[in-house]
Amino acid sequence: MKTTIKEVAKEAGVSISTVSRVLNGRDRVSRHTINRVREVIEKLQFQPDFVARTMIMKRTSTIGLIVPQLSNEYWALMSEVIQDELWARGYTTLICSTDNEPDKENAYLRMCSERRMDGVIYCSSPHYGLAAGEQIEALKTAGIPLVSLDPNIAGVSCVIGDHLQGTYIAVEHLIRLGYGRIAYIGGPAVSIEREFGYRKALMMHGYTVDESLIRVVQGQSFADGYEGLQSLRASGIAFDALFCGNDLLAFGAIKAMEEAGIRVPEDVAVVGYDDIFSARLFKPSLTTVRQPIQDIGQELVQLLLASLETEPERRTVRKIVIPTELIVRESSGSGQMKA
Amino acid sequence: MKTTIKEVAKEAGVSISTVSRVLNGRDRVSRHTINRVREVIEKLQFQPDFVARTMIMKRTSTIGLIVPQLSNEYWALMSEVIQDELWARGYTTLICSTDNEPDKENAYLRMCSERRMDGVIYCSSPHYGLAAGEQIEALKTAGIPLVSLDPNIAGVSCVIGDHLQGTYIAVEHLIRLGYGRIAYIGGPAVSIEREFGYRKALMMHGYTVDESLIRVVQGQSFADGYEGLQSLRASGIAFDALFCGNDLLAFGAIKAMEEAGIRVPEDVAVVGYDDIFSARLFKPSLTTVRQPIQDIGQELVQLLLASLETEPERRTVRKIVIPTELIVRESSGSGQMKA
DNA sequence: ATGAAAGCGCTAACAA
DNA sequence: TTGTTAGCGCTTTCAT
Repeated sequence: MKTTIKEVAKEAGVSISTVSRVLNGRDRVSRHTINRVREVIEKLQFQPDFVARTMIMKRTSTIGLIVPQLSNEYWALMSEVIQDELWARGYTTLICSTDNEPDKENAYLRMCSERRMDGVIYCSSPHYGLAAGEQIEALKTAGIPLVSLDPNIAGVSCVIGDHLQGTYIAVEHLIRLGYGRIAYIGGPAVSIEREFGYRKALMMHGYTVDESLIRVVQGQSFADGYEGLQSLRASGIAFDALFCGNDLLAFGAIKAMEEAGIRVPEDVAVVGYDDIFSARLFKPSLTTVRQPIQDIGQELVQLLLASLETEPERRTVRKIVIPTELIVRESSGSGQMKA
Repeated sequence: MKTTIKEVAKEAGVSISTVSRVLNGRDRVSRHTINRVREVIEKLQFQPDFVARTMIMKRTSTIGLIVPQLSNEYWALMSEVIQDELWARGYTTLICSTDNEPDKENAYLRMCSERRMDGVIYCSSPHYGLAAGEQIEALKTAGIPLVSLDPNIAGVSCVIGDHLQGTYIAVEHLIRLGYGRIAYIGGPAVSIEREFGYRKALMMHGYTVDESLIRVVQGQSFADGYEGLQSLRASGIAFDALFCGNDLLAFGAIKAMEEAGIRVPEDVAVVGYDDIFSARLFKPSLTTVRQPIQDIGQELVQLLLASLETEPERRTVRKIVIPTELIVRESSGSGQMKA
């Protein structure tokens, strides 16, 4: 049986309220009593019951974190950063990996309100966000503060990577190197903004966007990249550079080129997005756009905690955009002089 | 303000116990009452307070999971598998990434007992386990069931990959391909058993173990592998194959060889361990030993839940060893005929 | 500075 | 089948 505050009180010869007071340290207790109680606590190995405490205090000191997939390096890192940050500020993080299943996401979101999370950080991708709309509303109704990585949820503060700018600098990098026929392979959802960045870069540099160089594929995986490139090749269109919506897509595309005898970067320069761990190891090492996960995570936490410490009526909705960084490696080549 | 069971009771014109009964569904309630209460619950959007319920039931339906580093692909996957498995069985997983810091590990372990986790799955590496000994004991004293990936905790059931066998088959693979001078680079802790597997394979095949071919490095990282190989080269010793305690070490070693003009696998065949995601992408793609994370995770969960459902006195300590699998790719070459 | 007592929202005997 | 009551382990007025 666990030791309770009652036993401590009896053993120390004081009332439970006194024990509670030394536990919480806000009310004043005589030095002498404090010491005596502390001793007993030590001796009895007493640990206050967090659950009971929670019930009264009406706060769990726990934040729910919803991510699409823990086995995805990006989300794993994000989770770690957020957990560390929250831990440092006295919160426990309940990490929930939805595996991109809307049902699971709903269930987890629901759990967050049942279990009285103090707040929720929602990092699921917009693509799947639709199904969660109801639960998100439920959280809001329950008065649970929420921040998100998805800018498309009304009335919810968010922190986002600047995908448009990220893609812009990536494509601009290719343009500066002298490549003129830059193809694009991207997935759905968030990648939309990356496509815009691609278009913007071309336009700002006086190029016309050739729609036949653009491939919007089904998913975000290696296989999708492979297919995207097949499709590009099948159309017979010529290109000397390629921007991919993420690193995995880039790996897949490079694989397809390799099989077709196209050399990277000699024949086609490639740039990815995300800077996943393998990007450095891959051969050729991948030029890519790095998202400052650390910064994003910290901002999310700050935003949420700020919300927690503000009365509901005075809370404001913020949208914070974090700049990205281009990491130049081998795959984008050393440039190419136009004939 | 959250709706409580009281308001539901009043609105439905029944007592709170009746509401509780329809909520839990074990006592029998008349069809009619059930419907009426359900309606009110629906109408009031009532969600029973998990915390209050927990307090009485003395179970949180939550399992603590301690992993060394979420940003490590291996642990991320393991966490995901375990969380899925537990979720499917009605438990929530509280994932805690200790970042290999003993203090943090202790704090998390402590939290697990404060927060009354129903059980704990301990996946921290033995190397850091020492510091946690006290908290582990505390958990045991508190009667919180515990399972582990580490076979070295007395009185705790564990599930482990068969490192000895894994390394054995890896090295045997190299021997069968005709390599005679097989070097070893491995990290500390768990890798000890891998070293044993290496020795065993050599011995079983009639080779003498040449100690000068063995390098036990500081850590498990890319840099450590790089250094390990430098050290091997510095000693001037000849080798035609190399086994590395994990894939990252292998990548590092290959990098070092590459810089030294040693070709893999033509000059030196390499085998890694873990089959991390990049192993496939790396060039040359890495022959490696795959740990069946899925199986390990599921066994851990089963072991723990079995423990939960058994009265403390009747619990048994089990050690489950999961076989590993060799994934042959390019880095081990196609064999080499001895002169 | 300390104690007594009233709950937090719910479940689980025990009655009726 | 349903209601009444007594807590779960703690914090927090309100007295003293």
